[in-house]
Amino acid sequence: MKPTIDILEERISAAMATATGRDDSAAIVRPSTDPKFGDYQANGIMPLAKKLKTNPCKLAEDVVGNLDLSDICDPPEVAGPGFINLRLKPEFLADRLIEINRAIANLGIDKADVPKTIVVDFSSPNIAKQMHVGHLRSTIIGDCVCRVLEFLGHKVIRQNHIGDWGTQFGMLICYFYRTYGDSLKQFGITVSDISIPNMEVFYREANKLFDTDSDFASESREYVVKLQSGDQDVFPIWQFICQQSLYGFQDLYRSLGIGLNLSDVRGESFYNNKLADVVGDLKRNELTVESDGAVCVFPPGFKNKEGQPLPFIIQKSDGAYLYATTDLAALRYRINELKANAIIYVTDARQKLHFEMLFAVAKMAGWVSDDIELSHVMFGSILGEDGTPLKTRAGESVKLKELLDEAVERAMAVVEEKNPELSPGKKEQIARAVGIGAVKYADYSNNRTSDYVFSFDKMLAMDGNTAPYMQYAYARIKSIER
RNA sequence: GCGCCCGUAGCUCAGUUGGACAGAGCAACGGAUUUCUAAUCCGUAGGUCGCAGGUUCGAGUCCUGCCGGGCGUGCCA
Repeated sequence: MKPTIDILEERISAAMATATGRDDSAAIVRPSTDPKFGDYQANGIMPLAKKLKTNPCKLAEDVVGNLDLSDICDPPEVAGPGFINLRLKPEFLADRLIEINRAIANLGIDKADVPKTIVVDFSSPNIAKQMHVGHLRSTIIGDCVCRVLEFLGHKVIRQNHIGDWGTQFGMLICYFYRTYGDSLKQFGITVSDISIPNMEVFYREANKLFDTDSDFASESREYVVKLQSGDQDVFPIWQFICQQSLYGFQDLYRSLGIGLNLSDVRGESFYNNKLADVVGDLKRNELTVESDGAVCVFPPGFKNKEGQPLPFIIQKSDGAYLYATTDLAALRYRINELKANAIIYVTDARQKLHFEMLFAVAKMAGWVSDDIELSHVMFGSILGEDGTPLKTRAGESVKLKELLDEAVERAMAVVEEKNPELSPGKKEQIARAVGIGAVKYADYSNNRTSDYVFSFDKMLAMDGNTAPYMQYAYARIKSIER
C-alpha cells in the first residue's frame, strides 16, 4: 500500500511541474506541524518560487488550480508565506483504515523492497565472568535493532561475539583440574556430569591462585600453550567452561526477553585459525608496515597525539594477535560466508575510533565492496548517581543479574503492599514484568548516544515517562474494557 | 594538542532528518475531585535552543570559530 504522503507528494509535484514547466519541482509534503493547518502540508512552493523569482503565494494559487485531489482531501488552502495545507476527507481516511488494518494483520506494512542479509553484532559478554551493566545496552539495543530489521523483511543474522579465547583460559583450566581432577579420575565420571555452580567464584578463585601461587601460574601458562595447540585432553575442558558460562547468559537473555540463543554464538575462538590469514593477506597486499616490532596498517586520515599516522595494530611485537585482528577476521567471514549486505556493530561509544579504523582497513584490503554497508551503532555509558560510570561501593562493575533482581524485588515490594491478596505466582509474574520492563524502557527512552544516570526510583516511578506508568495505564484500560 | 559525542524549561528528555508562535513528563504554584486495581483532573508560570558569526524566503536543525562537559588518541577489549 502506497503511503498517503507519497501519493500527495507525487500529485502535487506533478501539478507544480505543469504550472511551471520545470521537472525539478518537489512538493516536500510533511505531516502538519499543527492540526489547525490540516493533516498534511506541502512546503515545496517557497524554494521553487525563490528559484523562479516569483511571488510564492501566487505560485501556490497556480499550482492549486492545476491540482485535483478531490478523491483524497478538501480543496487545498494556500496559507502563510506559501504553504499548501491539506485536510483529508473522512471517506478517504475510512478506506485507508481498512487497508491499513489489513496490512498490519498481514504484517505487510512498509516491507523492504529488497530484503538484505544483515549481520548484527551485539551483547558479546566474556566467558567465565558474569554479564555486567556494561553489557545491558548492547544487548537490548541490539535486540531492538534486530527486531525492527526483521519486521521490515530483512534477513537478520545475530552474532554474539563472546570473549571465549585468551590467556585467562590457562588458569581456568588449571583451576578446573585442581577442583575436579580427582573426582574425574576416582569416580570415572565425565566432564558433562559436572556443573560449576558459580562461574564468577570459580573465576575469582582461579585468578587469586594465579597471583599468589607461582606453581599454579606456571602450570597455567602450560595449559594456554596446550589449548592453543589443540590438545585433546584440554580442549573438552575449555569447551565445558564455555558451556557453563553460556547457560548463565541464556538465563539472562530469557529474563530480558532477548532473542539470542546458543546458535548465535560465534566467539573469538571461532576466528582463531583465521587470524594468520588475515595478517598474511594484508602483508601480501603490501598494506602492512612493521613499526616497533608490531605489524601495523596505517589507514589514511588517522592521526595520533603527535600528528603522526595512527596504526591499526594487527600483530603485537611478541607475535600475538589482537582484537583488531579478530574483528577483521570476523568481518571477512560475515561478508564471504554469511553473505552479509550490511554489518551492524552495537557497542559503546568509546570504541568509535576502533570501528572507523576497522572499516577503513577492511576497505583498503578490498574485502568490502561498495554496496556493503558497515555501521557502528554506538551508545553512551550508564552512570551512577554521582555521575561516574556505575560501580558497586567496592568499585566493582555491577552484575547485570543483581541489577535485574533488585528491580524485580522493588517491583515486588509494591505488589505486596498494594495487592497482598494475589497468588504468589501472580505476584512474581507482575514483579518481573514491571521490574525488568522498567530497566529496559528506561534505557530505550533515553538518548542512545548520551550517557544516562541509572536510578531505580525514577524508572519504577508510577508517574512520568516510565514503563510502570504505561503498563498500569494499559492494565486499567483492559479493566475498563472487561 | 588533535579527533569524536553531547549541550533545548529548575530536573529528565522529544523536536519527523531546513518549515508556520520551540514541545512532553517530573518538580513548583493556583484551583477542582471523597475514589473506580497502584495512573487523579483543569489551569498558571517557567526558554537569548551553550556563545558569536555565516548560508537561506525561513535555522533548535546546515557551515565556521569559540566556551563547557564526557570519551578516545600505538602493541587492552
